[in-house]
Amino acid sequence: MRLSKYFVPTRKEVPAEAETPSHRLMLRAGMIRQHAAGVYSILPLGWKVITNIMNLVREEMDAIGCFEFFLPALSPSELWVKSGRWETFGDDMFRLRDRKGREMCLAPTHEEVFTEIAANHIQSYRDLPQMWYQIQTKFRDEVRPRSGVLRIRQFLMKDAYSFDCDAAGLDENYRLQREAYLKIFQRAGLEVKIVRASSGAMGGGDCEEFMVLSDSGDDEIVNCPSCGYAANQEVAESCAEKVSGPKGDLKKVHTPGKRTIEEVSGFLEVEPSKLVKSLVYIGNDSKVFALVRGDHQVDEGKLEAAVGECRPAEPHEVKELTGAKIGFVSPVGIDNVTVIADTVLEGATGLVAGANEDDYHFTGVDIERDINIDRFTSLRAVQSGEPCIQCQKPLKVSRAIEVGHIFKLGTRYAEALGAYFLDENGISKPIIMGSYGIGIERIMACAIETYCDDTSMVWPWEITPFLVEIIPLNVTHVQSVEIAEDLYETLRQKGIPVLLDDRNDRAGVKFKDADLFGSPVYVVIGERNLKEGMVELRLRDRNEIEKVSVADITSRVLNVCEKNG
RNA sequence: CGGGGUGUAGCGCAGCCCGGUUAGCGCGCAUGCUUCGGGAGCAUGAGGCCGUGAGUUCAAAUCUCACCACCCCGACCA
Repeated sequence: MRLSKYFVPTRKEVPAEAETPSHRLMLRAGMIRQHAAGVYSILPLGWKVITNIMNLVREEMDAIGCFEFFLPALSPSELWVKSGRWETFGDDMFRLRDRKGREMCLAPTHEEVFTEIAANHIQSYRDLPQMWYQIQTKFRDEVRPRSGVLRIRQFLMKDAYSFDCDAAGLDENYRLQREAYLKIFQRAGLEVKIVRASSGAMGGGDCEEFMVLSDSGDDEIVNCPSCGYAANQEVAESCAEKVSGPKGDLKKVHTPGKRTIEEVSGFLEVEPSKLVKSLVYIGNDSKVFALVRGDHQVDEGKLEAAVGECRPAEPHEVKELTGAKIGFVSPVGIDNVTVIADTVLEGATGLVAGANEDDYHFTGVDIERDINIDRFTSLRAVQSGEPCIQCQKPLKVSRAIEVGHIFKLGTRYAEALGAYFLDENGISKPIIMGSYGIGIERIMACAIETYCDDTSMVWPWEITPFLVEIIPLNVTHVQSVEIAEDLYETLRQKGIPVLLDDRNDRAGVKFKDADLFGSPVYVVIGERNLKEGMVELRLRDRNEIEKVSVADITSRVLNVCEKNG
């Protein structure tokens, strides 16, 4: 590609709002432009990266016998009503009506559509197993799109689905996908952690997420450097220490104006860990007290897993329920509520909790004696340093970006949409399914996040838009141009993606732009080195610069490309 | 939806508190000369319904109200 003819609108500055490194760099490098919240155009340079990622994904999917489809983004409501997700997707789904008033949506995912095809065409165990995939645009009306392309409302997803007769078949296809995912991410230059996760809106059984550690991520994962335990915070567990104060009688004490854990703890001279944090949530048909240790946080994902959908109560609702303001409440002496307590509180005594009267707390609270607990379960957000549930060594909590997610769906969609087959004995059974997703744009963003600094990036070899950038510093210098053109033509004929900066610009401009384009190899052709018959070869991913004679440069570059490509 | 913030030239921002000439600055763009190994210098020039709509006022980018959009922090997902 000749840069003088190409369309890459680079920028010196980007809006202050763009904070995430990948977002800033993609804007500066002229790879994306925004139209609305979470809606972006991908420009030619960015599209090359996306295309490379898609092809890489295709190769690995094809290699495990997964067949590529292309399904519609538009989808009739009936399908989703059958699966129950017309309801459960709620406001996350983009909905519309056609001219006849028929309800449709822009598909947020494609379980229903693929399952319908399976239902219509798979009849016998002889037709199974199958694995199908597509790369399609998905639409999700995210509550909060953010961080450039990391969380958007229209995005590309590779979604694959497996169809099997039995659990063993599902396990095998799940394993194949899992292995393929590891190859894909490795080839894309990403270091991923596989973590246990919750299946959320997809429904179904086991699932794992593929996470890239990054401060720009909006997931939290817990992992153990010693034994390899790894889980999303929403399902992570740890062995936090049980804490009890001295046993004693329940006593009401005056705590004027002391509402927060810190205030009460300071005022009564009791460590925060010996306080009970009581949070009130409103569920669909119940009021819920969630209890954790004073120095812990409730993880709402875990809470919802325990009690179903719920939201924090408004102050007036807390007042109606307990008679006290937030800060002075607890389930002590309160009936008709569900009380869920974190496991670490099991058997604890000598604690401090709200007295359900403004400006008063109880001391000497004995969890099991004084509170009618419905269930102990893991409710707390795991904190760095807590002992691992498997090996007791300290855990680490990190931010991460989810780039892939694989599920064992089971028979939920097959049953809802009538995807049954006849087994060897002529008995009708639902097809057992799995579902496997990869976020295409997220791979691009993660690669940048991994290999960038403030002003530049270096693409991993397999997804780079251009492998080699040739930079003749002065295009009015005849010899420079001749060498550059020569090398450019040779590389092009060898099929190497090469970018030639043939613009009549100053060296500084060319270098700055090149650093944004992110090619892992530069060939810099300048008069200074040419006087000695040399040009400069930069291997950016290795941070190496070498001088190579004009005579050798072509073979040297070909050699480098061969070794890495 | 809750909390915080922003909307002024293609891009990045100042001006707004405390209303008052022709609305500024930097980048970019156009033309010319000089420069030429890390976003050059000088000169000249083009480019604005000051987010939208109401209101207050002799007078509104500036004050008031409403709306819209976008960003950031919290609950969802690839």
